[in-house]
Amino acid sequence: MPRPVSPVPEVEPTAKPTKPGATRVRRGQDKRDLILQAAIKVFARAGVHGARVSDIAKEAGIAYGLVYHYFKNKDEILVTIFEEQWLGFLAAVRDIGNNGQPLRDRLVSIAALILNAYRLRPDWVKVLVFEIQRSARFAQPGQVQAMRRLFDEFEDLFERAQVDGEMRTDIRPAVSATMFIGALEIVITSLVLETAALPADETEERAYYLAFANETVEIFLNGCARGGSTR
Amino acid sequence: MPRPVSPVPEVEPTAKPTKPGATRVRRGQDKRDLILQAAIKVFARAGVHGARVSDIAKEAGIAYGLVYHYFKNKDEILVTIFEEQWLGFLAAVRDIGNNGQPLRDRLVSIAALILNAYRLRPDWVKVLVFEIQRSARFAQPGQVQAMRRLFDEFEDLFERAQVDGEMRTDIRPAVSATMFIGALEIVITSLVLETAALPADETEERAYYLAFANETVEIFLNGCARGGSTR
Amino acid sequence: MPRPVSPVPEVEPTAKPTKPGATRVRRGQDKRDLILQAAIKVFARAGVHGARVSDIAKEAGIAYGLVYHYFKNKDEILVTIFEEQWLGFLAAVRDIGNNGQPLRDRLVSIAALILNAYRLRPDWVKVLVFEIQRSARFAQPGQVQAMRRLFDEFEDLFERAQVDGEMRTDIRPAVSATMFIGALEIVITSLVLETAALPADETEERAYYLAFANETVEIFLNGCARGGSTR
Amino acid sequence: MPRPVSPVPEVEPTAKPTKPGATRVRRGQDKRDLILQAAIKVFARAGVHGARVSDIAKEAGIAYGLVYHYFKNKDEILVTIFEEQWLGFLAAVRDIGNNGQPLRDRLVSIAALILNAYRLRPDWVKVLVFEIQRSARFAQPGQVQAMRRLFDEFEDLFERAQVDGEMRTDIRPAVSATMFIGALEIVITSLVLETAALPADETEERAYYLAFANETVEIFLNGCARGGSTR
DNA sequence: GATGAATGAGAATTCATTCAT
DNA sequence: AATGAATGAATTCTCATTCAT
Repeated sequence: MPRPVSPVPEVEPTAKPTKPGATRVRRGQDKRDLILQAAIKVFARAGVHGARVSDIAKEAGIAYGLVYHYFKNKDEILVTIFEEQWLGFLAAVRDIGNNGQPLRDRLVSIAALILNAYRLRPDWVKVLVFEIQRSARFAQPGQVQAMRRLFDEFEDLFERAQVDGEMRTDIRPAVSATMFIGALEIVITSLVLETAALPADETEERAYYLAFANETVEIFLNGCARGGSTR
Repeated sequence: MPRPVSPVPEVEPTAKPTKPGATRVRRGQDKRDLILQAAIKVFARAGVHGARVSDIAKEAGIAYGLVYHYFKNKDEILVTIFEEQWLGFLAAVRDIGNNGQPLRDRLVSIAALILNAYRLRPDWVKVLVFEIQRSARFAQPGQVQAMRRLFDEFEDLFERAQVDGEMRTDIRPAVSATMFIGALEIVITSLVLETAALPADETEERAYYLAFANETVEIFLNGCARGGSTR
Repeated sequence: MPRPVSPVPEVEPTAKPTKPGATRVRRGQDKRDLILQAAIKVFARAGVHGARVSDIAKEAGIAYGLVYHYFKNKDEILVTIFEEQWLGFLAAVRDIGNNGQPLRDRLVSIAALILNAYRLRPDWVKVLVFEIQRSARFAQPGQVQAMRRLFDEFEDLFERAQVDGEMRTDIRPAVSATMFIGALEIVITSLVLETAALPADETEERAYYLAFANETVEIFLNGCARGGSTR
Repeated sequence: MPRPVSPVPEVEPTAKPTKPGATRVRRGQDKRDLILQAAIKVFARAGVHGARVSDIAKEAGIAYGLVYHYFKNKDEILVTIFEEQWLGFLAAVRDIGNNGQPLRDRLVSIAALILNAYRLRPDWVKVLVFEIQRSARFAQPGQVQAMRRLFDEFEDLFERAQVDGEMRTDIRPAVSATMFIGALEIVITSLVLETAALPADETEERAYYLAFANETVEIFLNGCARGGSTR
């Protein structure tokens, strides 16, 4: 039922994803996506709570009645964003985890994936991090823990890494998974909270994020204690 | 203005902090605290947004009009909780940071402080972690910097640790601070999300949390990579 | 303008009044009837107020835009049902009233007409009884007088019966008309309210309704007082 | 739980039922009644469906938020009217039914009770007759059939009358109860639908209604057939 | 201090109706 | 004829906040 959309393309999104050949495309589906994109933008700006349905509609340039044509209510918009975007994100993480490269490279790739996602679609990431993760809506069994699945992903990854001799076996995968996710999340959080400090130049920006990713993984793998980098 | 209350006593809170019959003074102050405690409970249960003023009043066992006698409005309750509790928490962190013990011990103490806080006052921690940070995004500059101050605390701590030769100097304190806070936060998050898994016995529980704290700090200091623990 | 349709055929409605393959003419007319039949079903189930245009369309198996092709608006559907069905019903009553049989027989026939209508097309009757009368209060004069016309019908009938010496002359026809209509209406109401009690077997069912009709007329003619039946 | 209020006093309601001595009475209860009275007026005028909560508030001269202070929603207002008024009415009917007078007198009293109710509080009666009786809200089991209870009342009454030899025993009480209620209801209905025809003078008015009540009971007891009145 | 009645701005949601295709 | 996307007026209901008692 969820229609996973490649959530974080490495390339900038093209102006119009419209498939050529369909001159104007089906009237409706476009509007549905329009609403989702607008919702992400508004949720990021004002929070789910602070976002009025009419704000979303205005952002999308449509009558707000139409929102209810496509979604049962405001909550369902959030759920849809989750289903179609977060699940896609999880899949991307899993792919990287299975790509056969050395552990460090995989972790840097994942960190870079997330940081790039933020660079290219900050609204999208803000909503995932701030709204979906914390929303009571997702803390309930059934929809169950958006986060839970990400934890599982990393637990698997780290269990395999232990077996492969790439990780210490005296630390439980559950703990290291927690640690790694926490590191990534807080990086995002700190980015969101002090956007001003970012480099203006795009090339610098990429470098900035990549450095951040590398450094984070380095701590995770080798620790901060004196001598850690010498190993 | 903030009246820091020792936020995380090492001892269990006594059943009733108000000795009946004793100092009958400051009755209003009692009600004020009653409201704050009730608010923490309700905020933890339903979120700040989902909490109605009347819910808080009902929880406190008072008429809701009285809430406005002590607080200008609902928001001020949250701000007050923040000011009186979070600042107290920051102070506790700073004290530990300055207690002259080896870095590892200090970090374990801080981690244990937080985990114990959660063990003893889960509502309190939930509100601080989930609500204050969330609201930070939309709050006025001033409150916004709730997290900022904690970052600063750790940056200071880690800068001194580098000077003292206890930490690698090739990792910016800003990054390691981010990393450490993130680790702690996510630990809390994961605790909140799977309360069921906790040991029932209290002695075991303490041990459980302490192990978690130790392991987290171990990763932070020595990393997860194979051989990390041998240093 | 109204196109009276024999509202209460004595025979069961054939499964499909539209012979497939036969006269393919007037397809639009078919849809129009489809909508009316669907509307009756939905109005009976949910009331005019509770019925959404889209419910009617769904019941009819068409797009709801099409409803507006055949009817100006929702209200016109109800008016149409009234005009085409109620007027037909009035005509049927008048026919029976003029069929030259003894008063008692005519009244029993009319009562049986109504009860049979309910037996064969309960939805139809529910809408006429509950919805048309209810809406009468708020409709424009013209429709308002739905009931008025039925009253007139019976007043005429009873005036003639007085002239013919079949009825007491010390009771105003207006009163006895009121009485008789009320009796019939409440019979329907009570049927609607306790459908469960009905006999399952169809032969028994007919008998049940006929008995009800006879008994009602008997009261109307001879009263409930002791000795009434001996006359 | 329902607080039966004498529903149909034989005397005109005094201007203010306020108990003397309580200079201004409890602030709240007055408003609650005010809302109920306003609701009856508005429901009678526009129907439950056509009545907006804001109309009721305006009619009562209060802020409409207050309506929700006393009632969960619009529907509950209707239910309350039913519980507090209809049940009182049922009790009044039962009292008359048990007053030991001859059957005819009791029936005339009941008919007069209803007709007087309409004379004195037409809005009240309109709501009971048109809205409560027909409302889907009351057709559901649980709240169950407002009407059902009235039927039961009359079935009891007529069964006893048969035992006492005041009624024919060859007509089932269920049928005669149906008949009598139907007669009364339709009388009300016809009154509501042609208010214009009423006598302007109050003395005449009383006589008019009394005559109507007598005539209706006469039909019910002795029938309309020729010779019925001579018995 | 304490109560809870009273207020009303604000937001969500519904659904009849229009209209482009 | 047929479809269902699009519109937005209309209404209900919520709840923070004020205020009379």
